Amino acid sequence: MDNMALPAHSHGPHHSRADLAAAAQTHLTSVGEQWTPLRAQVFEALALFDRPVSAYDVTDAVTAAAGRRIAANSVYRILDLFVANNVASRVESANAFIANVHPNCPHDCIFLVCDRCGRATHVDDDRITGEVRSAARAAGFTPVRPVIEVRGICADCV
Amino acid sequence: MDNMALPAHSHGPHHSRADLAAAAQTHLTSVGEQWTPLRAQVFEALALFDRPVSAYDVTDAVTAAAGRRIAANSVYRILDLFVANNVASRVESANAFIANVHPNCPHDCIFLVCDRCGRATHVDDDRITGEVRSAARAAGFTPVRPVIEVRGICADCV
DNA sequence: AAGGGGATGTGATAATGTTACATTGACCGC
DNA sequence: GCGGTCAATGTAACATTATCACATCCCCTT
Repeated sequence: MDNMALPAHSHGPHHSRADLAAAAQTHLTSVGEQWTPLRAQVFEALALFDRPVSAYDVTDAVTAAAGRRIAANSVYRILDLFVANNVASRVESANAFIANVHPNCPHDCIFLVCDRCGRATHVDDDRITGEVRSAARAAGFTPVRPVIEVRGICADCV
Repeated sequence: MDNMALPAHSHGPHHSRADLAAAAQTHLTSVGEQWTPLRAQVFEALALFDRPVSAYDVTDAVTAAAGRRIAANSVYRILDLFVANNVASRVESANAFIANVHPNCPHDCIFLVCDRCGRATHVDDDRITGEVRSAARAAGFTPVRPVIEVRGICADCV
């Protein structure tokens, strides 16, 4: 994700996989959440994938890394915590999760999900997401969480 | 859906629940698909709901209406056909389906999904969806199917 | 030591989605 | 009519995704 073509936006550094965990830890602890060994393992397992993965994929990876069985519901709890605190995202159209490349960034994310290779890239465009929120409000709707994803074919798979 | 506040767009009539099935039938047959008794029952069951419903909800409704057990996978097949032919939509963030109020309309849909009552309203805004597609292309991505949904609270539930 | 609270473990189960193959019925050429 | 073919549906099993209820553990405070 480090060297992918990024759209114009600048709201802070994106992180390499290596220091993503550190950034996530910093952010979680700064909002009063604990950074436990299991949470660290779940985050690292998630961040090792270069595409959105199911909670069960994460479960398997954590189980392998930990050398003991970790139950899916523990992983769900932790993934939900990550999503709630913006260090990971849920890709709704894939029932999958992905580590957030910039923890605590204030954007609504747009995910481009490749139907061929399964990888997802992440675009921030506040103008578009703002327009989506505005359109919702114009319809009398109070937006809370926009879900903006595009299924298609990525540049590598064309 | 008939009397909801609609954003500015005019691409043909929206349909009342009563004639939705007829419109769906017309459209499906016009593209060479059959309108079988089971497909009709699935569509009618789906259209009776005023919110996105799971395939299993539809299965139960069709089973009740038909007076015999209809298997979930038959319903999935038919719902997938409906979605592929644009007479129904899948609401990804809810793992649910909803009858399309305007069969064969060319728009990418924006769904506003209420977290309180579960109902969804449907907005068409080609400018916004076009911008989402453009943003994808600008990132080297070939968009096929934008998924644009907003979770939040509807006007009735505020 | 006792108790409280957050985090995790354990097991079961619910909800959603798919696969493989069998059967049915309509249509078509013979 | 007979047999072939194809789309639609039936049937059963199974896979994947998600949640629930309750037990345990550990740290912290009293």
